[in-house]
Amino acid sequence: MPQIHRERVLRAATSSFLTRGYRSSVDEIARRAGVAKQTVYQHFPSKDELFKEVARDLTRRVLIELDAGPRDLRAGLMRVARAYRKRVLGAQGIATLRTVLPEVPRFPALARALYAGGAGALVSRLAAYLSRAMGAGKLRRDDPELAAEIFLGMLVGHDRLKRLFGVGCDEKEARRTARIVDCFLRAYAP
Amino acid sequence: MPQIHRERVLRAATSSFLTRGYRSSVDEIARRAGVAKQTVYQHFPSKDELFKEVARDLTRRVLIELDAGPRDLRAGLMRVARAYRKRVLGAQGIATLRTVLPEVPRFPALARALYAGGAGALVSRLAAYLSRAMGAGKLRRDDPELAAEIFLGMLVGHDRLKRLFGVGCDEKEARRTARIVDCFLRAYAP
DNA sequence: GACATGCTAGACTCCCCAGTCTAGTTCGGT
DNA sequence: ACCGAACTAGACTGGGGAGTCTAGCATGTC
Repeated sequence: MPQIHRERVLRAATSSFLTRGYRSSVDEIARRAGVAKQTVYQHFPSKDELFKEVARDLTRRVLIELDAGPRDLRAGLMRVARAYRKRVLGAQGIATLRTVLPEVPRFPALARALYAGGAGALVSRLAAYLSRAMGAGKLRRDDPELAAEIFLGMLVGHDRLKRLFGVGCDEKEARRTARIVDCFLRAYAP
Repeated sequence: MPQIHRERVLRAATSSFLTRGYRSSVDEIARRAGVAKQTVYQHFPSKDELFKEVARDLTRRVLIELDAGPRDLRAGLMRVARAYRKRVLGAQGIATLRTVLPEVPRFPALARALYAGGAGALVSRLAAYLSRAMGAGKLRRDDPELAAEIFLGMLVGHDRLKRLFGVGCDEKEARRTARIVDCFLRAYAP
């Protein structure tokens, strides 16, 4: 009999951690998974390890396909912008931060790995993309890494803060995204 | 005999919540304050209320004086930028977010108030400041509120994310601030 | 001196939870 | 038919924490 229930437990744990943070009890996770508590411990040695596994899954989800973008720079950036905003500002992206951040001091090495595998990796790819655009004369030449971080910062920085505090955003999403991308393009016009 | 120990409790609770989050026990707070547990409950009806009080104090600290800035726009923005980065990216600013954010779902009304009294108020003031600069022809005319949010976003957005995950920033602070401010000025040049 | 108030030490109740243990069930492989 | 692996329900242990209670101490006021 193969290990059938690992996935069920992981899914239940994810949803539970996302709504109640590390507070979620193992009993509750087992109940949500429709599984005995003992089964949870058959697959994961401790609550901490289960949590880490969930956190790894969650932070990987902000990564975005970036290759084979359209020729047009603005169209390419718009595609990234829409995708990143959707992932990061969506209910799950916000809940992920609320869940993971308070545990950072307890798992410093894991936290650095989470950043590197998620947002950090995106910065690297985006920097490479911007660097090519700079080489092609479509953008002013400057540190591409900084440009990437500035772009992502203006794209979601303040909206993320608002949503983390439970404050909604009124403006229409599509329009806002476009205005920010145009703002970036003006700042880095050749 | 006046209520001497309220402040001691508040300070101890602040430092305790900042390091261990809501996990901190009332016993520990009392111990840190050098005070009996009962004294804590004489001043605050419950741990939740004590926590709320601490959260209110903490989030007020991101507000920045903005009036009577220098005539020169760039100098004025640099002043805001330095002050905001220092508050938001400093160890205490980061710890504040790690402490407060996970509790947002439990205290939604409080959370909105915290945002409004801290970062939200700053956005309003900054928008007014930028609006004046637009009127004086020093900046391109555009929605000042959006401009303020974009400015703050590019200023701290990605660096805050990094620090929240415990990832340090290598570049020299002063230089980075200046580059971001210049980037904003280019984007909003008349 | 009498009294109220702010405080102290520490015990105590009640509840929750991580992790373990027991005893039994289901099911696939051989 | 039998074994072993995955699973179940539920009891149990040990620890910790919120909030209460008691008994007493210190100090300022009348």
